[in-house]
Amino acid sequence: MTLSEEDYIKTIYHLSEFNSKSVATNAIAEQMKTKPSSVTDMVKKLSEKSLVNYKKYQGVLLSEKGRLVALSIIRKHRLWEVFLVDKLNFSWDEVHVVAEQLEHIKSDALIDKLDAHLGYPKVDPHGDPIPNKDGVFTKSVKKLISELPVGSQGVCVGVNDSSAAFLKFLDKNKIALGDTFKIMEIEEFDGSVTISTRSGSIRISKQIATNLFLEIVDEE
Amino acid sequence: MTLSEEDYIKTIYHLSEFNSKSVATNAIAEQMKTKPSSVTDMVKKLSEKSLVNYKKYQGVLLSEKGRLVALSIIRKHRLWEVFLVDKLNFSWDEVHVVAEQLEHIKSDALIDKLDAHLGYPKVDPHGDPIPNKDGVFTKSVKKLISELPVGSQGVCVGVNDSSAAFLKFLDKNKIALGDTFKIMEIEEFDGSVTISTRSGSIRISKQIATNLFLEIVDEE
DNA sequence: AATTAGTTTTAGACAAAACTAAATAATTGT
DNA sequence: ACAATTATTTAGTTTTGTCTAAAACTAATT
Ligand SMILES: [Mn+2]
Ligand SMILES: [Mn+2]
Ligand SMILES: [Mn+2]
Ligand SMILES: [Mn+2]
Repeated sequence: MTLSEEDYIKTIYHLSEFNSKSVATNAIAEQMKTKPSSVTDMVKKLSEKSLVNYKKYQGVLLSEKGRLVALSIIRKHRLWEVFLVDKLNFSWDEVHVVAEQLEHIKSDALIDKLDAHLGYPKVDPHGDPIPNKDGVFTKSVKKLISELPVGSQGVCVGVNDSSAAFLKFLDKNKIALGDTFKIMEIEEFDGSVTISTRSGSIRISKQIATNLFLEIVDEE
Repeated sequence: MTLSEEDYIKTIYHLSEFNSKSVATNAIAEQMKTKPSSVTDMVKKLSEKSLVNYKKYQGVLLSEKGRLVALSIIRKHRLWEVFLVDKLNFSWDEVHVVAEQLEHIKSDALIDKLDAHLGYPKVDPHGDPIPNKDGVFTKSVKKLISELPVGSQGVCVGVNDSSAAFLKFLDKNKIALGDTFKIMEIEEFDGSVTISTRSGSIRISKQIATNLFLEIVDEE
C-alpha cells in the first residue's frame, strides 16, 4: 500500500465512522484537500484492490478488508501519539502532524514493541481508543456535553475536535482529560453550559460543549 | 526534499566518506539498486538544487549544503537506531531497515526531543558517531583489526559491515562492542588473526578482521 | 417534463522517479 | 594509435498521483 492509498482509506473510514452511509467523492476531496477528480481515480484503484465498494455516482464504502487496513493505520497513529506525549513530552496539540507521518512506517515488529514499551495503552492523548492488532477496540459509552441533561456528572474522556487550536484553548482554560464535571445549567438562548469543576464553576459556549466527551458516572 | 532525493544524498555521502574522489554514476546505481540512467537524471536534479557538484562524465561530489543534508539524515538514522535498541529492545541487526524509513520523518522538534530522551548518545548501536544538529561529530581514532600489528590492544568500538548477517555472526561468536581484544598472532598465509578476549583466545578470519574496529588502549 | 444547480466522472496533461535501448564519451590493452 | 571495452548520457516509456476543463449524471424546482 502506498502512503497516499493509506491516507485515502483512513479518510474514508473517518467519514463513515458515525453514519454508515456511503461517502461522497466531494467529502473525501474536501477532507484530503485534493480535487474530486483525483478522488475518483483513487477510489477506482482502491476498488480494484477490493478495499472499497464503489459504484459510479453512488459514493464509496470500505470493504471489510479496507476497514481492517484503516484500523491498522489508526492503531499506529494513536500509538505514536501516546509515545510522543508520554515519552517525548510533546503536548497533545502538537502530536497529530507528526503522527500523520509516523503512521506510515511499515514494520509489524516496530508497532508491537512500541505498544509493549508504552504499556499497551487503551486510548490516545485525545481520548480516542486504540485498536488492537486485529482491529478490535472498545467503543466507550461517552457523550458530548451538549447532549446531556442538567444534573449529569462524568469524567471528561475525550475531544471531538482535536485541532491544535481547540486543544490549546482547553489548556488555557485548565480543562483536561480526567477532570470530573457536573452540568449545572444549560442556557436556552445560546446553548452555553455551566459546568462545575473541582476548582469552581465555569461557563462554556455551545461550540465547546459539542466538542467535549464525558463518561457518565452517575445518571440522576 | 523528497524521500528519494534524501536517499541519493545519503548514498553519495557514504560513497565519498573515506576517499574524497568524485563518486561514479555506476557506483551510486549499484548501491541504490537502480540503473545508471536513473542516477544521471537524479544527479542533474540535485545539481540544479546545488546539493551536488556535477560535470558530465566526471562523477559527482556533495556540495557543503549537500553534506549538511546528508549529515542531518544520518543523524536521524542513527538516533532512531539507538531508540530501537535501547528503548524497544530490538537487536542491533534488525534496526537498519526500520531506521531507513524513520530517517525520513520531517520534524525538527521530534528529533531534538528524541535526542534528549535517549540522553544525547554519541554513537549508534554499531559504533558509528551521531552528528549533532550542526553536522559536527567526533571522528574517533579507531582502526580495523586487519590494520594493526601483533601486540595491539583495544576496545572493540565499531563494525565496518553492519549487515544483519555479519552482526548475527558476531552475536553467535560472543563478540560485542565494548569487549577488549589483544592481537596475539597474524597468520601470513590467509590473513586470519588470533585475538585474546576475556573468555579466552579465538581465531578470526581475515574477512572478520577487516570489519571490526578497535580503539587502541595501549600502543606497545 | 424541463430546467437548473450541484456532484461526479472522463479526458488529457504534468511532474517525479523509475525503466530499456541506443548513442556517445572515456579508458584500456595491444 | 586505435580498436575494444566500459561508463555515462540521451531519448523515449511507464507508473503513480496529481491537476484543469469539459462532459455526464442526480436531485431538486418549477
Ligand atoms: Mn498520513
Ligand atoms: Mn489522536
Ligand atoms: Mn531511507
Ligand atoms: Mn548504524
